[in-house]
Amino acid sequence: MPTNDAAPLRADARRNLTKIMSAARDVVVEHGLDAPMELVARRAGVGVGTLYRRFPTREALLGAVAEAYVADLVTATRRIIDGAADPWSALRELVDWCASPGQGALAAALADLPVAQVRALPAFARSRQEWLDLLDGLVTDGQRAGTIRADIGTGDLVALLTVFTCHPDQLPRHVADQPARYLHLMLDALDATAPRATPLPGTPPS
Amino acid sequence: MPTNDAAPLRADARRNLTKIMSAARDVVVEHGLDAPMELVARRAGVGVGTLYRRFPTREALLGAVAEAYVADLVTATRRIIDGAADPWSALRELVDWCASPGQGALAAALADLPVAQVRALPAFARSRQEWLDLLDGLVTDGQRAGTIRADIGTGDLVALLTVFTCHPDQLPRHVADQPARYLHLMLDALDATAPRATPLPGTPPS
DNA sequence: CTCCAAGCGGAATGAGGTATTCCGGTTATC
DNA sequence: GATAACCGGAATACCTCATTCCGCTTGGAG
Repeated sequence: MPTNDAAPLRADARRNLTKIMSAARDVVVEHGLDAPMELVARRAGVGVGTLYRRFPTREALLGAVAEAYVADLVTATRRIIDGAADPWSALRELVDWCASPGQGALAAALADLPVAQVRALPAFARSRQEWLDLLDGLVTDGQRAGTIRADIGTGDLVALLTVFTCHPDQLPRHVADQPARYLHLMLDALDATAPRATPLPGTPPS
Repeated sequence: MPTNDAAPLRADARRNLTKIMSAARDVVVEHGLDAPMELVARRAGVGVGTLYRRFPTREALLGAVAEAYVADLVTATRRIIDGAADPWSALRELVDWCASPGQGALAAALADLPVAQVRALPAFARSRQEWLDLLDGLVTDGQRAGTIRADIGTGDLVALLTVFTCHPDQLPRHVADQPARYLHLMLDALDATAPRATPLPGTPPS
């Protein structure tokens, strides 16, 4: 977000700033972090010049979007966890939220993909860690309660959310069309109450 | 594959052609269909000029790679299915094969992603259909035998294989590092003998 | 109502990246 | 030993963006 040291923005400028942030968010969720600036501009219904009057560079815009996005993610996740009866329902609700249209676990991608410039932003890093901690609590609680299988970790959850919800236009059509279907398949796989013929190979990350 | 109407290739040229095809395959599996030609050349240890003496355009090379790849995939899949005691072991072995290094279910990607030029190649289309038919038989048999859950389809299988094994460098690190881990998680989700609290949302594609 | 700084759209610029071509030097094969 | 095939890789031609620039608009203070 641009610093607001100086004079307040004119009404139309403030309006455009909102449109830009929201367009940028959508575009990034859909096309990934290297979507062209012009796509954002068109989506926001403004000229590229307008983008650059508010954000000096592409990275600045991405950074602002990322910060706002993770902050939202933390809020939503906390609300879900607090409102749920138990860890398993919380997990299910979280998954549904991530699968809802326009949501996309972008933060998950940001958490894993190499975008040094963004990850280095203090506000982003703080929120991101907060989110990971929330998930960590959720997974641990579920495992203690015996509803989430013991041999997976938070990193697995993040990886799965990322894989099924990020950048729909680079995913197989089926997955992009019904992320919820695949996320629920994943839920079935995480269910501790199912019998397992063989142990999971590899090690839980994070 | 270049037509061999004309004179046979010189020995060194034939050698290079092999290196090119294999390099191209690896590069495409790793970096996706839009990997630069020069990457292929370097990997093959030849100059770009050599690529172009054999393949008139990038598409021609990709087409040749795709045809060869799906053909291999069909062979491997058929071998696995024929050799396995039952559909479920076949599925497990197939998954392990796809997870093995350098394998990557490229064909799955090709099956789903829009690469018209390649999909239109008759030999490719034929092999691809053959592969889908094999999988279809596998899934159906498994479902009849009660080992593969009934509410998923071949398209789901293809989508999952694609998602976890294609283009490692665009995947979350954890997934790229241990595709087998995530594919086995998927196997657990496909297991018909596990109890399911809620039905899977959406519809099985294909 | 007037004025003008703050805004705006979008064409123009420039850098970076990659498919394809070209050519002087090699090397199988006869 | 001759020569048609081959090679490597520099040079060329495009194309895709990020970013800049500038003439036109407009919110809103006076």
